[in-house]
Amino acid sequence: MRNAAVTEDKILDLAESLIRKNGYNGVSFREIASGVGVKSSSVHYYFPAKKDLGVKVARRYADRFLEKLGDPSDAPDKADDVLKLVHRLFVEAMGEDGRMCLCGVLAAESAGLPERVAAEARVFFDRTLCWLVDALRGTIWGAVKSERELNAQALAAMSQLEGGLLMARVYQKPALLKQMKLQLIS
Amino acid sequence: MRNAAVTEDKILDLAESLIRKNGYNGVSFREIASGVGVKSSSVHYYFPAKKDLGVKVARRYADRFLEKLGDPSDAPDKADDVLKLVHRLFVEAMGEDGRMCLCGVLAAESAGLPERVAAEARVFFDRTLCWLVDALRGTIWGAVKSERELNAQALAAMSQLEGGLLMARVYQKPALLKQMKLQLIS
DNA sequence: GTCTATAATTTGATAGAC
DNA sequence: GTCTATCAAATTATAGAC
Repeated sequence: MRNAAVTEDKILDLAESLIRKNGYNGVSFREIASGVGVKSSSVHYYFPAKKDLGVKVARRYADRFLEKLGDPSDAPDKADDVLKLVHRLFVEAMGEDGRMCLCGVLAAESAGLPERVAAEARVFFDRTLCWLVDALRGTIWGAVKSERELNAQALAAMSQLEGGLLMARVYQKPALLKQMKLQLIS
Repeated sequence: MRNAAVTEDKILDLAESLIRKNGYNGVSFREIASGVGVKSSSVHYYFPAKKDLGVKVARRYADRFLEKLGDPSDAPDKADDVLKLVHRLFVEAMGEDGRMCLCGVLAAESAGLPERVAAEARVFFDRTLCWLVDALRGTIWGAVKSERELNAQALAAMSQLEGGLLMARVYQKPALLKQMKLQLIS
């Protein structure tokens, strides 16, 4: 039982890492199995089909990210600090090696993905955008803004962060995202 | 000779479309051949290896995009209008069906791509960022800014646009990018 | 739970006829 | 230039022994 959980977690960890590096279609069960130290049939034992693995990896990623964000009601009072908080989390998620956001990669491939996997990526953005809107609404800046403006700000920030990851990745310079300035929409 | 050119162009067109939809690893020679109405060996006739096709598709995409941008010295005088110009081009490139920027997809997958293909995606960003910096430098806003600030502005705009494409794509709502506001860094 | 073995399909790529 | 034929390798996935 304990070993089972360990193997399953190892699979999820490596799958996430590889998908973030090569994309969903750039990863195979054999590659994952080999890295974990088992055979590919063992991966199928935990995840019957590849899409099952994809769904679980994405959901786990989103859960972890949202947990780190915490409760939106605990977010900073100043909108700038809310943006900084999310910015910092994206930088952390990127790591020193400039890995993409898992759901950013999936979003890029989404038209060619199994429906359930693409849906899971969408859920990540739904949840994160929702958190951002809630957090911004609670700030001094956001208190006087319409829902429409809050949504626009959240979307602009998310876009810039995901795009920043893309740039940092293509240039292999994590600093590009780190130094990027997030700004409130006037 | 004429037919040859036509077939080659058809291959490039469809390859670009499919890569933008499914990613580099989500496209096969057979799929391309089938769509064009030839056999996969004919695709190999024009492009010996897949990476040759990838390189050519990316280079053609970048050339076309830069040509549409025109000469940076012909860009608008106002920085806001420069941003609007690039924004409009990204919206056009996206199309009504919310396709990704080709080089945005390649950037997302880049760590798992043949080196030359990844390099070509980098060149697209190099050229576009360079154009943006040049165009901004020529504006009233940019005339008093440092190179560092011009670079930061160009990078922020590109990030937001690429990220905006990602969001528009995952939600299948091109309007998300269309309505997004690009702003000058204060 | 993990393995061996294998099926069924797909993929990138080549040889050679026309 | 395009085709048929084919290859070697890889891929997702399953059956069944241990």
